[in-house]
Amino acid sequence: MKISAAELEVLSVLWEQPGIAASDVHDALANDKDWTSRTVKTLLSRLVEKGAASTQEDGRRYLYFPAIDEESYKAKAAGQFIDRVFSGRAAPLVAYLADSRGLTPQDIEDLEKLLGDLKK
Amino acid sequence: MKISAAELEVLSVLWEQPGIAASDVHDALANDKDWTSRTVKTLLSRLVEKGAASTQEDGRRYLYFPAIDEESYKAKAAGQFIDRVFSGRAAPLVAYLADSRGLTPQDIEDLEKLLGDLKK
DNA sequence: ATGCATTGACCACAGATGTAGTCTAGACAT
DNA sequence: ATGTCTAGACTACATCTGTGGTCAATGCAT
Repeated sequence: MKISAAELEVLSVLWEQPGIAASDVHDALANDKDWTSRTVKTLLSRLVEKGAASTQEDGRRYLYFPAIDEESYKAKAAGQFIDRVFSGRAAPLVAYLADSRGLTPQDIEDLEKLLGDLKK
Repeated sequence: MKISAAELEVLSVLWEQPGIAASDVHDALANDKDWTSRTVKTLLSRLVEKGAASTQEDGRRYLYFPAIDEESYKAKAAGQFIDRVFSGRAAPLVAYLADSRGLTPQDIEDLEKLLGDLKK
């Protein structure tokens, strides 16, 4: 169930707009990615192969749906990343972020709220 | 400067014990990784090729040193990960972590302290 | 009705990655 | 001094990834 960076871009489009056609995925990515429609279709196929997306026939074409849940995917990815790079400790990660890119005041506020909730 | 997961394991050993021989790296990883010494040597070579490690001759063998800084590597990796998976927002990442693996009380305390410092 | 544009199926291909094997020269034990 | 063990150099190879091409079928515009 390993999803590559390029595949994740495509999957993210499906999370935002479940049930769209390949060409619409291509359009949705046109701003960020200079991919041809074939490249997008290959990535969609690979997502389907991997079980991360599913299709539904719609006449001559397919509509694509995400087949894995966004929340749980991201939670797992975050856990794996932290294990891989930060030996499983979350706090150092946030410290690095603060250092390297500066958390926005919004981030800080969000985090404080989150921590407040967690303590209960 | 892309470092793969396997290479990072090896590089981490160099961060902990700079200046050790290939066989010592192999030993250091023996608990976690079922790699042969040749595999470890390949990974070390690739790190050297990539400029992430350097060598120093020591008689018939080499001693290996990290050539990139741990702090800055991790900070950059964290930034890239957040961009890739969380559209650049750090707070949601922490929220996912809290959800999926439960931050330890220690984590929460660390984070609160960190946020306190950041606000100044 | 007929040629064109679009779609999915299948194919390509180089570079990265995980995981090693072989070969050779020197260090060491006996 | 001779066979053995070790270290590095070079080689291998299947898979994954990024990126895209070819082709045949089919729906749509005229």
